Amino acid sequence: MHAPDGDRLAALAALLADPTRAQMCLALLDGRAWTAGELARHTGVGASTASDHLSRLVGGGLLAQERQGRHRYVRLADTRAAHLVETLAAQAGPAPAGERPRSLRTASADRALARARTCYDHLAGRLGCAVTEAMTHRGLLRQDTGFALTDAGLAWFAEQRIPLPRTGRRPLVRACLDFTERRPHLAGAAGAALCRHALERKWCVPAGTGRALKVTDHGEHLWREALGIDAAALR
Amino acid sequence: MHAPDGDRLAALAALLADPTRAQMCLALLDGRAWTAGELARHTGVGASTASDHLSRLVGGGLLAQERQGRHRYVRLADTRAAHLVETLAAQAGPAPAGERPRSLRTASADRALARARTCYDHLAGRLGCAVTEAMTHRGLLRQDTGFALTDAGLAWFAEQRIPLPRTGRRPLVRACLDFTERRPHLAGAAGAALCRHALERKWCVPAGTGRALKVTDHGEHLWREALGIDAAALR
DNA sequence: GCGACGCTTCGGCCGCCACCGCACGGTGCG
DNA sequence: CGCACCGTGCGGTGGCGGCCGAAGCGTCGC
Repeated sequence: MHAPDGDRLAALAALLADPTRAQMCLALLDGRAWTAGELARHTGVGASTASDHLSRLVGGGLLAQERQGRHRYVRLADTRAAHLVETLAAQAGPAPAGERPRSLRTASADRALARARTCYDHLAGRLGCAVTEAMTHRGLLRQDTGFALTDAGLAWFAEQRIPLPRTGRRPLVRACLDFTERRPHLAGAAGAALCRHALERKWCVPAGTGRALKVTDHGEHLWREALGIDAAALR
Repeated sequence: MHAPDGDRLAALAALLADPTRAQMCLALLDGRAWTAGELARHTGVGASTASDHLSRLVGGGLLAQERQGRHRYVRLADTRAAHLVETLAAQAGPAPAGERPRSLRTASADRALARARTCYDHLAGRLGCAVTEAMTHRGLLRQDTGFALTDAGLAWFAEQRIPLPRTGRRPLVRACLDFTERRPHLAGAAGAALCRHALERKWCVPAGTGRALKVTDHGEHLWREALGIDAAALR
């Protein structure tokens, strides 16, 4: 006999306790919607197997799906689900260097990810941490007694013409532990707004098929102007 | 073939994907060290089964153990592990009312837990949320732009003679989503210090064998004096 | 020293589940 | 209309893991 709470916790954890499902959720951390076939090929399992996994993840509330024609698009259900995957992935940590198969391809992909990437809907990697660090250093973000924007920080967002949604249940600011840097970076609604702004204005652009980002030439100038970040030093 | 990160995430999730192990971790959220036998009885499995589960949890880094004589004491490894269990449990949520076996015993135990309890090492339940709410209302805690103590909040801790450790990698303040209230309450080093202070000064005392707390008569006066909290209204 | 007790190790059993191949229905395209 | 394609349902298979009971080991107390 088990306590109901234990059963529910176990059921939730079981969704991520399979390597294939875990890898699917990690792929979906890029914030986009993938088709079932894409995820099947990405994880290297048959279509029927992937379909089964996706049904379980959707049923468990971790994923949301939309059907369009003959495609089944699937994405992380909400920011809470994304936060959950992030938290567990951060705790699990990257595989020790010796364990992972090294090749020129994967090594350079890893370096690109460590440099700059999205984490669901906000900036991560060295770029994300540099942004967080710079905002803290300039008194826009307070980290010594928690993790919150200061009044100067609010003014900075207004100055940059980055709209901050004050509505909704989503917290404005949240700390997200960076996979590779092992330091917190800015998440929450403000982190998402900043990321969207940077992508729209082409301060950085997606690099490759995954979550990696690349700072553009004119973005390099703008990052320095806005926050004093030397993007070249991130390489 | 799976990405190493996916495998590691799955391995971590698998630790909590079993109802018995999940219930063990929930029990350990009270912050105390339990013996293997206590956990075996609590979860209703045989001693050998419990031993096996504990070995896996320790091996996975979620639990830490100390052997004393013929006893094996086990506790959550660190605040990160506790935070992980809390996060998953909050996301899993309480079982719908219809599903759980109702009895007078469990119903009154549930009410006691909802009123006031510890959450690993800080205050939770209606009491924990009331404390957080009161601190926010008094300008000691800022929740509108994140979750951080204000300068007035730091002064309040000093005034109350509650020592705040400024050392260590543990964040001073963290928001922890309350199981029952579905609102954030104060966690982190400051939350733990406040809880320790309240227990030492007998503002509240453990009630029963679990994590439930009870506000004492003289505590009722002190909560009002310190933060304007009407402890009687929590009942 | 001897029994009681707490925990662990070892087999063995059983059920669950991840996976595949195949057949089928539904959609889009020519 | 017919073909290509994406996704789903089903039966079967293999392996992993949760569970127990029994035997063994160390510790504590009398």
